[in-house]
Amino acid sequence: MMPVDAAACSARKAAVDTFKRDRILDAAREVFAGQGLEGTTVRQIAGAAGYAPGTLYLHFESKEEIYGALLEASLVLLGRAVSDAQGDGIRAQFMAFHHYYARNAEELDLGLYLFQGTGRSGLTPQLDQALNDRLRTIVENLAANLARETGRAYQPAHRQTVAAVCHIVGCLIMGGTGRLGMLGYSAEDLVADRLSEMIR
Amino acid sequence: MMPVDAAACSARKAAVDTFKRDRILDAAREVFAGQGLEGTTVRQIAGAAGYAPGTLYLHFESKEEIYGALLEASLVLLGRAVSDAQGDGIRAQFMAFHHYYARNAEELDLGLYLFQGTGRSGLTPQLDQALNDRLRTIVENLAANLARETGRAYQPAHRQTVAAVCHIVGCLIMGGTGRLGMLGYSAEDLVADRLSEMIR
Amino acid sequence: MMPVDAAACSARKAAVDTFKRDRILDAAREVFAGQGLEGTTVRQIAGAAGYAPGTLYLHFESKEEIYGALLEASLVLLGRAVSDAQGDGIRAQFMAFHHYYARNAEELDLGLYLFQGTGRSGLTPQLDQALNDRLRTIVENLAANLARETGRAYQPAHRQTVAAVCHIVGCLIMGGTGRLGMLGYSAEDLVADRLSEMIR
Amino acid sequence: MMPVDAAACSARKAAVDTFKRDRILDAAREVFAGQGLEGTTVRQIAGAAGYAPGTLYLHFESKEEIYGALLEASLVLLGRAVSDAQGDGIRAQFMAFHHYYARNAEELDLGLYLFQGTGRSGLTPQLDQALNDRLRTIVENLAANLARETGRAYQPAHRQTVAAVCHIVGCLIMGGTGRLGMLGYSAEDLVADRLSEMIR
DNA sequence: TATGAATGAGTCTTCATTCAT
DNA sequence: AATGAATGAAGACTCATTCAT
Repeated sequence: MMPVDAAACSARKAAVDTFKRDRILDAAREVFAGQGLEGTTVRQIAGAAGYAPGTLYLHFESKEEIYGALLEASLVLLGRAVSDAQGDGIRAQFMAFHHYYARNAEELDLGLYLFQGTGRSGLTPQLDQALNDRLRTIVENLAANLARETGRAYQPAHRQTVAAVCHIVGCLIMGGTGRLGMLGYSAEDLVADRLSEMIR
Repeated sequence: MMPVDAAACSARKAAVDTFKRDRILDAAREVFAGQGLEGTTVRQIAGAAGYAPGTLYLHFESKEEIYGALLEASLVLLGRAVSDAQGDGIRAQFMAFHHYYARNAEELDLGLYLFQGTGRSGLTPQLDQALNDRLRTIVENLAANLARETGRAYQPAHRQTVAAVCHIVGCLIMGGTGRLGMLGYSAEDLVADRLSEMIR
Repeated sequence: MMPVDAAACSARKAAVDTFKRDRILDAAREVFAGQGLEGTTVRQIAGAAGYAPGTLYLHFESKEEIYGALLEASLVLLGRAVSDAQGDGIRAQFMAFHHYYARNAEELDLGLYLFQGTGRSGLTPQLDQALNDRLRTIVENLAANLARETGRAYQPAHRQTVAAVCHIVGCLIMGGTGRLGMLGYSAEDLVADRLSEMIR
Repeated sequence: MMPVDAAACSARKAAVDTFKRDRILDAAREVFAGQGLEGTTVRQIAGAAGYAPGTLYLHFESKEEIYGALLEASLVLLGRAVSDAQGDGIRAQFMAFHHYYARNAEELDLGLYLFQGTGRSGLTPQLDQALNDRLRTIVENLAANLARETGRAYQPAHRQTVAAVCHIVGCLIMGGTGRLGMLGYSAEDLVADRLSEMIR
């Protein structure tokens, strides 16, 4: 018998676990994109992941936890999308923020759903914390870049960044529900307006 | 025998009906505020209204129709709140818009829910039309006032108005879900910033 | 004050009552013809009769009683239809029987529904008796005519009559459910065949 | 590790599934016999099958599908009953048809219910087709035998067969609802009469 | 680890019937 | 005699979750 390195073994085990979790999350994202948030069942996610329904509960405690993990993954991708646009200037970064959600509308829904109304949801405090951190980081990077690029102080740049994020979110929501189209505008245009004003 | 005025009688009947409808809507609003939109059941609404479940269907065709009526009432009140602020200038009107939803967060949820995702919902086309009209009217009034007060052309004023509305909605959502607080701002402040910039 | 004849008065009252009952039954028949037996609601019947739902219960104890009364009226009309064909010979009478139900399919449904399966239904024994008597009378008249016209003894004529009635009912049902059409026949033809054989 | 035969495994699985489906159908049949077709609830069927209500929907898409499956099984058994009587001549076959339904009255109800009135019902077109085919086959076999045994041409034999089937159905219904007994006959006797006439 | 059959509470909705007016 | 608003039990069906294998 070979000597067994317990640490390496459990690390491998954890890696496999992560891999499977991610496979499930991929499946969930895919199903969401097709079915919308409501109307997606655990069975469908399991099916898309190549698992039986019960198996999901070996990896997640509940459907809500899947949602939470998905939202976290979503924020990671959002952060990456924004970072990747870095070379093209702050304006491009904000537009990347916008485009990320414009292309993945259901991930915005996910956020709204989980932080729903007065805040009740299956979100654990830890997850909530993690989510906040991710968002905070994204915002801080944007703010730092905005400050650097425009020569402003960090403080006001940060405030402007947050305002811009709110603006983008508002435009996306008003656009996604058709209210913007009905008024004759597109989310994209109104976001562009705003950024021009902000960056000058 | 007293002379019977059929017209007066049926008018009275209609009034009573409206009264009851409103009582149900009040109950629904109340339950929403407590339970969130999802997770509110017909039974709960009926109970809160002092009715048996079946009775609701004497006044509304479906749960979705209740939601629709609620949203419509909400838009009426919103419009009124904005109009009532008229004397105090355009800035006050925009702030009234913001405060209305800041005070009635679940009504914003309602709008988001009903116009959800890709737009599927029990909303009849007529109701959808009516809702759009209400919103359009509110926006147009704001735009006209903004144009008048700042001496701008109507067209750009309209565009700015819509952008401001999006901004407010975005701030409300980011604020309502706690993301804004965590970043150290309040929706109110960011909205105020924006209005200052827009009106100069 | 005029002298009041109590008997005449109550007779008049009874007549009015009968009149109203019949109005309701007419309405019910009409609704059935349009909606089928299932899917007809008390509310619809009341509406068609120009009454409020509650009013029906002043005239009938239950929906089932309405059905029962309707079935009885149906048998009266059936009997009349058969009698009215009397001049044209026994064959015409049997065809009248067939045509009556061919034209009023829902009245056959009614009979099947009320005597459903193992016989559970809201039928009171009295009504059941009355219904039986009506049917018996119709059969006896047919039998007597058949005997007279063909010179057979009453006994075998009676038996043949009942068999013919069964045949007609069978053809109507197989026809009404589309099974006959699918096999390439019509109820009318098969009934005609049978009558030709029976009467020669 | 034992070698696993995937085909055998899935075959076994299918067999188990069929077994369970049949268990449910048995339960449904049993409940029907007791409660009548209307007034039988999914909950009752599930209970009789030893299942929770939701479990039925693992095997059937809807209540109507259960009815459809039941009717199909019924037609299979009917066909078998008729075939098994083959050795004893065409008369015995027709009597077998009659006896099958005489013994399983609720299965006739089932057919009548599913093809009810104007034909609306949850029956899928495929199932409707399958049902028609079964019935058609039974009739054709009877017709062929009748033709062979009596030396008649197939065409008129087929017509007579269909007429006889109608007759049997009519007798069963008039008998099953007690109308025949009240007139002093039994379905069996009248069917026998008819067959004697037809076969000579 | 994975399964997937089974659960059963819970959903919206219908409708015959009642009863205060 | 008539109303019609209100009832509430019952219906079919869904789906997140569990647990024996």
